[in-house]
Amino acid sequence: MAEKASVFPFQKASKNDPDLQREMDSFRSFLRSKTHRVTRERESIAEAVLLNRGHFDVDELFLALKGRVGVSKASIYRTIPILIEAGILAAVYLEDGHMHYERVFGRDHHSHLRCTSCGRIFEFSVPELPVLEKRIAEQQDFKSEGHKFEIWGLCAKCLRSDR
Amino acid sequence: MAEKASVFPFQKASKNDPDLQREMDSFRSFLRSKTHRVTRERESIAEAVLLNRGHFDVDELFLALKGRVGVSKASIYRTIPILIEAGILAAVYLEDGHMHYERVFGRDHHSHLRCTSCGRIFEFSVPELPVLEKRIAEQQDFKSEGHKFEIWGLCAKCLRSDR
DNA sequence: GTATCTGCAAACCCTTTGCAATAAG
DNA sequence: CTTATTGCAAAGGGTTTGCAGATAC
Repeated sequence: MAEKASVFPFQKASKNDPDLQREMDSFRSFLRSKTHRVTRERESIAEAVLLNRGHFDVDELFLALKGRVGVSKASIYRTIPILIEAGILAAVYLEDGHMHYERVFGRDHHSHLRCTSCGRIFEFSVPELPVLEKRIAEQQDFKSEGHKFEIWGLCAKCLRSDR
Repeated sequence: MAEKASVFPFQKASKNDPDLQREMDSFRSFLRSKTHRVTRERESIAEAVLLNRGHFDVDELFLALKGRVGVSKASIYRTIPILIEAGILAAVYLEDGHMHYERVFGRDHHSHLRCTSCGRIFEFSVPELPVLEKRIAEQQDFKSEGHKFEIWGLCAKCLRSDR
């Protein structure tokens, strides 16, 4: 169980996509605004992340970049906090011992369903959760900054094949 | 930030507590039922865990045991899965890179508030969550096995001292 | 030109494991 | 006695870091 889902989350590329161009420009502006340098490596990493539509870990990002430009893992690890600060990337804490990430799309907060058999992640959003977060924080005299809701179990596919 | 909370979660001991004795006995029975041996080390670890009222990690457990009997970390790591199997201990996945554990008290499911400044964990339970879990799983054609809800932010104490 | 960034390899931290000595049954 | 368990120290993964050379500005 828990072998990596075969669907590779990095797309081959539509580098001419105007949306991508716009987001890359905004990332470059972000870098300049922080007096960070706009390097080939940072651009490659950002592009790979922006073209991504799923969840991934550092290894997968590294492999995806290998085919493109070639960026060391050290640079990936050093760039990730910048991408998070830039609002492009979010850390996803899954219960398997190492970090996962996902591209941030707009402001929508979503939660995850994790299949304990194939490891795939599905997303959903529940409008009640932010409300719940606020209510509980108030009750407990806490200033909340965020929440996480995860459900694990068996996805439809694994349910069928598991017996 | 994130220095360890000073409240040490292991109590000095009330080894004569009849509840503790009963739970230790049941742990010993569990060991025998699995043809595992009842060793001094396993008893020490189980006792420390049973006397615990909060969340802890392996290091904290190791330090707590140092003063008592002295058990190697290897043995702690090897005993933890047994304690989990025995239903005494549960793994808690916090977003700080390593494993935490908590003693299991009965069947009550609870969630965590985590202070991002001092690292302390507070508990709460919301009856809505299991309902939500079921509802979402149904909607997504998923067989749910469990959920996790965590809120992070600043606890009352850190809110006051942080400014 | 100069300071930042990169790749490499070593260091780190938490966790797991091989092995010889020890102890439970 | 026999086999599981222990402690130690070494090995393993994922992540971070020091440093010399490369590169953005």
